[in-house]
Amino acid sequence: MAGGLGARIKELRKKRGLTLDQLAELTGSSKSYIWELENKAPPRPSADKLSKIADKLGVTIAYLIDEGDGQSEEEAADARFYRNYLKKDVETRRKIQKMVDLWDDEE
Amino acid sequence: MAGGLGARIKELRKKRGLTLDQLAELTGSSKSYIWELENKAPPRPSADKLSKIADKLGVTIAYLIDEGDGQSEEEAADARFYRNYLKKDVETRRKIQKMVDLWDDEE
DNA sequence: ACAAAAAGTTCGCTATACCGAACAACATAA
DNA sequence: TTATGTTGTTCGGTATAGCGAACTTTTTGT
Repeated sequence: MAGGLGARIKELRKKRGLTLDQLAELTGSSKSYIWELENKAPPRPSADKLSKIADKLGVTIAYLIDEGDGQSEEEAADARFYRNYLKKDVETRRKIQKMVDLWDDEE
Repeated sequence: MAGGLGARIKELRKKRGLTLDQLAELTGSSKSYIWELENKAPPRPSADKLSKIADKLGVTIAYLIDEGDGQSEEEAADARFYRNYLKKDVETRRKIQKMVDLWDDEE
């Protein structure tokens, strides 16, 4: 059911506290198109657009397209983490990156 | 660049010993369109089509379109970071999550 | 060799993805 | 009140996704 796609995008966008304009800006789309994706009868967005949208919302394309039943609790936690991470400014993200990269050396 | 998507589809299709007609049939596409995807300059296939194609070829959409060419340096760094993060085991991820969640970057 | 079938290629057309810009609805404030 | 935003909605236009069918090239059989 493709209606689910719009509902999911809208739900995730609001959860993240983003406006249509903001998500549009983040994903290189127009806000009118984001609105259409959320509210109009199921279109067939390009993989390109949907990829960027899924990316910024911290979920996979598959989650948006399919019934969303593919995501486990763990994956949801990771997605939430990433969403949170993306909210931080560039310098903070760089610091986090370095920190996590250093984690590697110990294993 | 975007030729990568076509190249990957073609490579995988041949590896599976499928003809254009067969892959088209399997994915509900026309063989002319599959051919265009493989050989023409960068189109923007719908997530719907690409999902079916990826499915039948046994790979993810991300694998087919992932090549970081449309991304900024910054976005690529974030994506790389997240991929890296996902490779770690659950316990490590949980620790990182806590640390980043507690990171206070308000000013 | 010479068909006939299968694979790949090209082309014209229709439907729609996607945009920009105007518009409406709501708030906040002076 | 009037102004100044901030969000969401609608609409007309343009570019192109994706198809069917004709066409060309390669493969297969006899």
